Amino acid sequence: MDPIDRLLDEAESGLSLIKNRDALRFTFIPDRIQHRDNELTQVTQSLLPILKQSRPSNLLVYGKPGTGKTLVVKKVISKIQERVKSTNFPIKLVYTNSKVETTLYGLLLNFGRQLDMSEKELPWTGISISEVFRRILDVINNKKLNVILVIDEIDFLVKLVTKGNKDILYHITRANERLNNGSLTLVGISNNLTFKDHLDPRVISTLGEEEVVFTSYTIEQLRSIIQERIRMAFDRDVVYDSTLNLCAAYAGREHGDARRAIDLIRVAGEIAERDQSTSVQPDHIEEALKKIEEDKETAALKSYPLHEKLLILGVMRTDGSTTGSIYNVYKEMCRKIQQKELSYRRITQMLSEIEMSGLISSRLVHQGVHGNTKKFKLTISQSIVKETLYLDDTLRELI
DNA sequence: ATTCCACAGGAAACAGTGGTCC
DNA sequence: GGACCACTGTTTCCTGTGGAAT
Repeated sequence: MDPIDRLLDEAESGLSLIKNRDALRFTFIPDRIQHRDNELTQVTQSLLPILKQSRPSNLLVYGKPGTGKTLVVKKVISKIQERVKSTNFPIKLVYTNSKVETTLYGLLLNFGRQLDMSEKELPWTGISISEVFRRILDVINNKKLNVILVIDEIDFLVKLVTKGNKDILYHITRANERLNNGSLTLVGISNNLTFKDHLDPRVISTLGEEEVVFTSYTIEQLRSIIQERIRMAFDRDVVYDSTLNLCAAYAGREHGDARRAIDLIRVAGEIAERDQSTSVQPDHIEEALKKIEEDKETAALKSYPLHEKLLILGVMRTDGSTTGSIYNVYKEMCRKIQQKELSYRRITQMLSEIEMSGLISSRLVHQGVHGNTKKFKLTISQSIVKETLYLDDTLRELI
């Protein structure tokens, strides 16, 4: 029998522990968002003026990852939209994420597209950023739209903005002064409480008119959140209490991250299904934890371009060595596979970038007369690096 | 106290790509 | 068709670092 058919048959006839997969996604918005009553109230209050057809203040939302910031903001806005649906007062929610849109231009383009602007009105390159923004404002003005622009991970946008175009955030926050009809309200969401330090004081004064801080979940709160998701997703008594407790404990250790907790129980459930187990047990959580880590590592490794991969190999070969010796090994590998080597400066920059992803770690070492250097170490297992990079044809002969 | 090493990392400039606008 | 624009990836240039050696 065809192995694919066999797997499909098994999946069809086999035990299906998870009855509702959607409930095991963090982005699934439940009817009631648990333990966020305070934050829901505060966000609603700051957006309330829009119901009275006046412009609300710009809003900043802070909180660690997995504290439900985006869920709460989206929930409140969708409720407001529901309320005004019957009136002749269109509210448009535009959601963008600065981590996904890696350039300012891309972010504005995404904004425009969500306002139904065509490629003709907003080409994907060729016009200046201020022109793009002017065209967007024109649309808001002409259609008399009340736009709530949600920028998730706004700290990344601030980084983009500080590179050049310093004024664009200022223009966004002051857009209403240029609008005769409609309005533009900015809701910024950030994981980083200190990002405002890098902003122009004029921007801070308008952007931070209202602020809501999301506290991290306690282990007890995480436990009840997971419990509710389990109730929605599984049959009764399928998930052990001890499994639930372990899951909450692991996620609590990661600064109260509910996203991680829900991921963990989902993957554990999938592993249990594959094992043909009739219940989800603590062992499955342990296994899920390992699998999530490994998946993250191989995905990161695969996503790197050639020279980054070469550097990771270099770090692996010279484990615990300095930038200088990693560069030498890297150059040698470039020669072997007939690639042009990059400059030393670029390599130090790349090593720092890779370090940010957590695949390697470094330590600054002061060696006196032998100067200062960084020593790099691989933080993941060598076998994962070898197995993953072996899939890359260009690198195979180096492994 | 001063010098020196071997880098780290910021700033600016440049090359190249792929586009618009007039 | 040429001026202009955004963006990425890179190079070049430069200043800063901190403990050992002198």
